[in-house]
Amino acid sequence: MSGKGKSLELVPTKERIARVAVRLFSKKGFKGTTIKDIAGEVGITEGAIYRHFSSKEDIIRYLTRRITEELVDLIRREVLKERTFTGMVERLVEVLMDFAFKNPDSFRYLTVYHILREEIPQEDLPGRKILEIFRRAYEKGETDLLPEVALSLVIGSIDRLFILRELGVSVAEEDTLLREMKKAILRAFRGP
Amino acid sequence: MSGKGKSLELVPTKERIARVAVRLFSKKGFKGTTIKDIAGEVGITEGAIYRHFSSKEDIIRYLTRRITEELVDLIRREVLKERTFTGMVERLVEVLMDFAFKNPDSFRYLTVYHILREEIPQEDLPGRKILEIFRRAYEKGETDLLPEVALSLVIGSIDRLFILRELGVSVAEEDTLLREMKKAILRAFRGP
Amino acid sequence: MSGKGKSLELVPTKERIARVAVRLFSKKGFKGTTIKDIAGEVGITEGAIYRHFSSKEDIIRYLTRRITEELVDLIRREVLKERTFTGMVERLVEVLMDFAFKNPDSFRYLTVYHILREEIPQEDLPGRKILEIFRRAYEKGETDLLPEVALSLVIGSIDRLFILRELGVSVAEEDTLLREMKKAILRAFRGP
Amino acid sequence: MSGKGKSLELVPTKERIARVAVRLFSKKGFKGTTIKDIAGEVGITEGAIYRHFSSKEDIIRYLTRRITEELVDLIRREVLKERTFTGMVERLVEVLMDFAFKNPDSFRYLTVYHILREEIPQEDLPGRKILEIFRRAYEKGETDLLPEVALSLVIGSIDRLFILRELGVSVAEEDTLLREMKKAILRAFRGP
DNA sequence: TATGAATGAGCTTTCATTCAT
DNA sequence: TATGAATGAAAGCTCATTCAT
Repeated sequence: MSGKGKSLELVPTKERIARVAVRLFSKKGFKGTTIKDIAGEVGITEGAIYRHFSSKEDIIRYLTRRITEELVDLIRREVLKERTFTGMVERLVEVLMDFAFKNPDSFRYLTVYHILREEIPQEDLPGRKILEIFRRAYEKGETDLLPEVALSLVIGSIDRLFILRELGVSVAEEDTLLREMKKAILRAFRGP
Repeated sequence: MSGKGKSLELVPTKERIARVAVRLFSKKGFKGTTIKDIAGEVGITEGAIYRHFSSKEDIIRYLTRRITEELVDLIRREVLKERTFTGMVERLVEVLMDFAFKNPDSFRYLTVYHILREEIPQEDLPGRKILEIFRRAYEKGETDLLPEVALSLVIGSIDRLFILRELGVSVAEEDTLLREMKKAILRAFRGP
Repeated sequence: MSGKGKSLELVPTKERIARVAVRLFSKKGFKGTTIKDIAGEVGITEGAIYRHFSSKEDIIRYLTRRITEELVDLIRREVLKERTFTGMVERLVEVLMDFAFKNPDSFRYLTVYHILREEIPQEDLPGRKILEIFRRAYEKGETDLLPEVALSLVIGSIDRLFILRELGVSVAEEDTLLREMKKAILRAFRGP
Repeated sequence: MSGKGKSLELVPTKERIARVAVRLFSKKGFKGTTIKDIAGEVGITEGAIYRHFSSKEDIIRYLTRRITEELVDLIRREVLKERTFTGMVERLVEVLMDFAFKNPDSFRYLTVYHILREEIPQEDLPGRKILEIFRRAYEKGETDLLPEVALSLVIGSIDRLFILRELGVSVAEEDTLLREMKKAILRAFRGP
């Protein structure tokens, strides 16, 4: 009855709502996405949403926590284990881009969240975690890039690349993009 | 009442609406900003807005065209005149960051527009202009960075830096940020 | 709660909206009737209207089609089956006046629609159907009245009689009015 | 400088407003016509209207009184002087149709006024005057048509004919229409 | 007289949320 | 769990009217 990924109908409704919501929020913003929009794409009625989430705000909180945790976990598991700083940067780009290729909506969601939300609990967001990495490296003299510049460089570049990709501006293969982005970013981190 | 003075009261209402609108749109998004919000901050009633703009959509069109033209003009005048590719990249970062320091709302507005708008007449946006620069350089062998990666690197990094700045994550001086960002980006463009 | 009874509460909301709307539109015009007016008389809130009709325009379209179809059907079934032209005119007056006595609001609605709407899909309106009857009779020599004069005579007279009735100018019994109107109109159609 | 009807610019603004207003009111109704509509077609701004009329209501009152007086005067001068009842009916049709041919907007205006206005000072309207004629004739036995039926027949038929004419349904010449309408109506009044 | 900016009330419509079924 | 009708607040927009110039 369960197995791995049977038919779409077996995905629980709450999960289907979450998937649709993250896509719509990431494309149209929070106010730009209505409960009706979400319900419509899920294939249920508006009222049904409230069986799974107590409010629109609740959906946003749920998604933000979930995406953040997933990404922070990834960084913790995949990036922090690296020995060298260069290794960490390389792995960071790989992890972020891999995440973005697999979950473009979730990746975009975080950007939209950063830009549009007025009150952001910064400590919990992935950016904070990454900033810490760069801060420590900066203090230890492993890089001469200002931590916030380093963070902007990595997150901003990748983020924008995926926007361009969705706009159809970039049509390159996934592995090409990964290789090229890694090349550019690693050079920026390399000393003068 | 006071000749050709430049006191704040003499700024025409349409311009005051535009300034408030660009700030609010860039912070709360298009749907997240109401006509009432705008009117309230300008100090007029909602109805008065409609003497100057025919609709909310009209305000958005006006702002987009205006900001785009200003930035495209700047790039045309300041960046394209450079002789070397490195000179162009350097000047590009300077021009963009200078624009962003002076017009943070307008700069953010463009990002928000990119992310939230569904139908974008891409040709007209500044990014398009910059992409062309990178494309030509790539074809001439002046850089080995994929054009879309180069564009993402420059625009994305700067864009994100200003988001971090507004979130209070970065508190460095303007000229420090400019110098550091230029350093990082120029390195990325330098050959291997 | 009470089986298939026909108590007023069991009339579906959409139908209740339609009935109120046809009355208000026919008395105060389209712009003169507000959604709030309609909702208020139905006993629901303005927003509830939009669960049943997508817009005010949608209500107007719905009513126009419905009333038109009913009247055209009536004419088709009751008038066209008559053998003689005189019989058709007589039956036409009966059918129209009977319809107007029973559905004064619907009858008035059509008049208001004729007068106030700018773009009318004429083919669909009952008048068109009647005009055809008169045209054919005119061509066959069954009457010497110009088709448009004949149509004006029948529709215009009846229409105006009902306006006078609602203004309180005419207080005669229904069957008196029917008899007298029939007498007048039939004479007009009779040869010289 | 004055003479009889020089250039259009010499028509006083108040008169130009009145002419535009009667046309718009007669086509779009009272609520459906805005001060801006009127001002726009006159070629002045909204504020300027208020130099000539104290309110929209004032324009309506002015037009109603003016059109009514003109028509009542016409009836008094042209119809009541006839010796025979048949002569009066004939002259009435002539006068009404001539008025409608020359002032289609004013003629329509009265219809719209009858239908849409909630409070009508009936005594003053032309219909009242005509009804009196038919009442007296009915009492004297000069016609066997019920006064309200007679009134509906004359006013309603002519009214509708002009609506059809504006809708493009009738394309006959003016004198043809007059002759045919007179023929039809006179027959209706003729005894059995 | 006329303009044009502004007001304030009211319009149509949207939308998050509730609730009886 | 889900539906669908309804609410009520707020959105975008319109419009008669006012007023300084």
